[in-house]
Amino acid sequence: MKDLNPRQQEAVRYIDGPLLVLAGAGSGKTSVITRKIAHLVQKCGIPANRIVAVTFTNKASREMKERVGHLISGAEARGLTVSTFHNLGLNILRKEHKSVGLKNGFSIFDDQDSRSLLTELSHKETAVAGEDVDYLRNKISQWKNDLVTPSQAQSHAAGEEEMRAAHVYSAYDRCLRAYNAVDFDDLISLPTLLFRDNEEVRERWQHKIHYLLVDEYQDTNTSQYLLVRLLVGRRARFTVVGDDDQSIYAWRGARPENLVQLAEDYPALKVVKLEQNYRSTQRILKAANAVIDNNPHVFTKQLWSEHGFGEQIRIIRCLNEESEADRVAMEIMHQKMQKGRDFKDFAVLYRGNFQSRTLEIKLQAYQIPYKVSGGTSFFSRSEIKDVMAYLRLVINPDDDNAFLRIINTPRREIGPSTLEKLAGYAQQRGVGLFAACDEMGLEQTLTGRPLQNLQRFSRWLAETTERIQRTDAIPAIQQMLRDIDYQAWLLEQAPSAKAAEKRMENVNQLVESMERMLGKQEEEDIAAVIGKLILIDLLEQRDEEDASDKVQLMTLHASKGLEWPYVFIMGLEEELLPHRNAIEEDTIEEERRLMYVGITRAQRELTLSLTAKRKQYGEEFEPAPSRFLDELPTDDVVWEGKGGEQRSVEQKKALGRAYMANIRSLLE
DNA sequence: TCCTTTCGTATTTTT
DNA sequence: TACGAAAGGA
Repeated sequence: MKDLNPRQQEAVRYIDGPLLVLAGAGSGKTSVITRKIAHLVQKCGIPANRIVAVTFTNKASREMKERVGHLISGAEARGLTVSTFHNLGLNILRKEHKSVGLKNGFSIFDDQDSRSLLTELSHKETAVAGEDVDYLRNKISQWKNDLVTPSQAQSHAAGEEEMRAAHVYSAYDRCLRAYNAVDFDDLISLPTLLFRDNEEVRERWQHKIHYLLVDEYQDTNTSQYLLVRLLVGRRARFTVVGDDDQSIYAWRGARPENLVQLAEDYPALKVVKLEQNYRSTQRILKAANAVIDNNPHVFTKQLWSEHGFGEQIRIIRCLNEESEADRVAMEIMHQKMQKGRDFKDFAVLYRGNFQSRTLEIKLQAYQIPYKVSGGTSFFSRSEIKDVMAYLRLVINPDDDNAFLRIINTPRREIGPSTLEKLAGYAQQRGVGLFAACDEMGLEQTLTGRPLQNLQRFSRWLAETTERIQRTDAIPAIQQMLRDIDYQAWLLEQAPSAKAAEKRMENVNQLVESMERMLGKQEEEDIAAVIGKLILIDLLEQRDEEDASDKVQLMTLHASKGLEWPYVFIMGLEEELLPHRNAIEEDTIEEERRLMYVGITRAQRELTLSLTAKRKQYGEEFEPAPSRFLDELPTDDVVWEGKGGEQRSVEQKKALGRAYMANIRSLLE
């Protein structure tokens, strides 16, 4: 406790009622949560298996587990739940699946699966061809987050577009249930609805959980908010930690006003503010405070720091996006050489992923090692999706989505017309596609080669399923991969032999991960392992192991929760930051919070850059400087470059020297 | 069935 | 500019 400040101690000690911790950026909120867990176990005598801590990301939950592990012994921590909202929802559904009409082994549709199902449905259900799938996906997600049922959506739909979406929503949900599947949103909304409507189940869970902690509370959506309320019940023993100024996911359904709502729903709510920042210089905090002051506030916060005042914030004007990237790359190289800074102490943040491209080219030119976060995740790789689809079908024979993905992967000479006939028959019989292959009646619809191919496949899959479930799962899965000769398929599909090898490696890694998870006692069941796998991104873990000396590149969104000594933010221009759509839709406040998040990532130095000209969609235009630059305190910023300035001779020489020095150091 | 052409569109994305 | 989807042709 000694190393906590008085406010933090108060937040840890207060356990008599509901508590809201308003934790400013860098104020040690994770410490408070982890200490509190230790305090609850060691000082308050609450058994660890009665404590639940909820986060939004796998990464945050891993970090929390690790830090709790340093504070209390393994024995004390036994049964402690630290998980993401979605994982918690999955665990609830797995135990209560019967009450929500799901069968054991239900599948989880990820975003891609949902989209492909919606694409199909929008063609079938609506007269308008090519209904905007993005729109549908968002709309349906919104409805689910707000706990709006398909029929409610239909009766409240405003306008024709929404009516159509409501129609697709209804068909989409019916499909999911027929496939014995849920989507990501269902992992939260189904348990919430279950608790809301089923007293027995609700009370059982309320009884189980003695204390609940929620991280990043400003990111909760309506359904998550209600889930928390239903889990804590009337005893209301919980701590939520959040910062309304760091709410940057409203566009995904997050409701930062849940922070305010909490005070209304729990009149006894105690509020503790953490305003001391342990991360940044005073100057950086002053700038951050100044920017965020332009937003209206329900809770006011003033971050302060005991660190020195620090360097001025630099704003660099560049000619165009290429010179901007070049300048940032050179700056990093220069500082590395001149001041002996490590590459890993730098981060470059930007609004949109596309901005990384120009920068990457320059970083490569200077041979600066870097790591781009974001991009395609492990589970969106086609080879992983394929193998997962096989496994999903093994666990859940009703998963038609998985069936369709793999029926011709690798090729089995089963084309669209055959599948259409099969689907028609399956629908008429009210069974899944896989089950339909086996029925005698199918011979009325299909004959000859197509029928034989289907039956051969279904027989093989039935045997494989049997092997995986009855015998040792891992060897059976490996056998399955050999049966379909997946390696050969990859060689045929991948652009090069090397790429194919890489993909096979990914597949092997997937199998290894399953083996490891099966080894842990908690998840003996292969079905449980496969379900859980979808929620975890294996790449993330791989990244963390690779803690080498690299400059970090990522979007402002992805930077939340992280920190670096030296931070660059690129593209401080109107229409980019704030983004054009945000200006149009008048969500400037969220953009400002994004800027605030970016500024508060920096520990020591902050450099902002903008361009005079930017090429976008092949056309050049002249962006205006971001309004957020005007909101910075003038005394604390220093402007460099006049907007149209070419690189000076001096800079070019310095650059050449730095480049040579780097080559030399690489050769050593 | 597969490959090419053409057209339209273009944030952020914890799970 | 650059990518994916849809349409058209071999």
